[in-house]
Order: sequence, then C-alpha cells, then structure tokens
Amino acid sequence: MFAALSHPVRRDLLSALLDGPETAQSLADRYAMARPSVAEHLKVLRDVGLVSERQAGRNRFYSLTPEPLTLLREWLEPYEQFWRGRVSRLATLLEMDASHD
Amino acid sequence: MFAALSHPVRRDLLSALLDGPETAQSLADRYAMARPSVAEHLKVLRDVGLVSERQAGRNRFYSLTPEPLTLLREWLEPYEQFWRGRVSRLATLLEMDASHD
DNA sequence: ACAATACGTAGGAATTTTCCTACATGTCAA
DNA sequence: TTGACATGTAGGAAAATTCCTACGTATTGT
Repeated sequence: MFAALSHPVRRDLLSALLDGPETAQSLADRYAMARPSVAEHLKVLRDVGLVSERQAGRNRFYSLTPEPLTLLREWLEPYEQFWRGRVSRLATLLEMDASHD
Repeated sequence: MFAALSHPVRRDLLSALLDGPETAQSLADRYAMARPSVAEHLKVLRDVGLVSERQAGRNRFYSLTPEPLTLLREWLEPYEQFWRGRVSRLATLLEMDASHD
C-alpha cells in the first residue's frame, strides 16, 4: 500500500480516476512516459486493490476502488492522537502560565 | 513524504517514537540491521520533518514531529469523499429498489 | 591525556524500481 | 480475412534504494 503510493505517477493516476473511470489508453496519454510503463504502474495499483478494471471491447476501463486507503487512515490514527495529545499538553501549560500573572 | 513512509523500517521507527523520544542508539537496537543503516533511515525521516533531534551530551534524542502527516490527511480527503459519494449513490439505488415492491 | 561510547557520513556492493523496446493477444471495422 | 487499435507482458538497461564496513568527530569517564 505505502509502496504503491510512493510513486508520483501512481498518485497522479489515482487522482485522475477521481473524475470517473478511464481507459488505459487515455490514462497513458497523460504522461510523457511510454504506454507500457503506465500499464505497469496500473498493475501495481491493481495488485493492492486501489483500482479495478472492466473490459469493454478493445478498451479496458480502470476505476478507482479506494477501500484499501482505509488502511492508511487507520495507520494515521495514532499519530493524530499523538498530535492532539501534544496540543492539549500545550494548552495545559498555557493555562498554568496564565494562572500566575 | 510518501516515499519516506514507503519503507517498513521507517514506519516502525515512527511507531516506536509514539511512546516518546529515544536515542539513536536505542532505536537502532530494535533492528537486526547495522546501526548506520538505521541512522540513514532516521535521516530520511528528518529530511521530511517527521522526526526532530535534540543533542544531549553524547546521546542524540529523536522525537516524533507528526505535523507533515497532515499532508497525508489532506491527500486522503478527496478519496474519502469519493468513497462517501459511492456509498450514498448505493443507498439511493437501494431506496429506489425498495420503492417498487 | 586516553580509552570507550554515541553518532553521522563516505564509498561501494547488492537489490529493487523504473522505464524502455519488442512482442503476443484480443477486438473492431472494412 | 486483413489491417489497425488497445492492451498486457517479457527482457533488459539505467537509475534509485538499501545496507554494509570503514572512518571521522564529539563527548564522557578515568
């Protein structure tokens, strides 16, 4: 998951699919890269379940399946708690400080 | 940021720092890897601002500075909206279906 | 001053990732 | 059927990442 998101082209592909499904071809046209390279990036995204494909004649439509991103959200949680903890400790300190003036 | 999080050892280091600051040494002791390798991972995390260091004599304490993770949270947002959108469209369909029985 | 400890970094080997050019397959249109 | 399009994959070069040992520097305790 994290590895799949580590490449800017792959994040860009996901972002492109936010507007709806697109064919492999039209996705590839967005980049200076050769088409097969984009196909490999799509494969990485497919392997972690972030996109799914639907064959339609000689086109293949890719669409976004963001469910696996809930893992990322869950991973993030302890760090957000950590962050809130720090803020509230700071607030406590400020209160203590305010109390002796 | 995404690249910094792509390596399991680096994610583990962040996780270790949730419990509070630690010296480079004690962090390195957690892994089978040689200490300088861990030091390089710490450097990557430092470069993206996810950890900060405080020199204390011959020890160097690392602590978690999770602020940059807000970028991740922001990145995630459109995908969560996308997801909610899909769920609500599904709900609409189910309602429509329920209405003709 | 000297030895030991804690640490970062240089240099390089091994591995992985990225990206390319073929190439093979399946589909459509004439 | 034949030719053009859409696509995935194989094979390999190039680039990046990872991890090691060796080394340099600063600090501490004796």
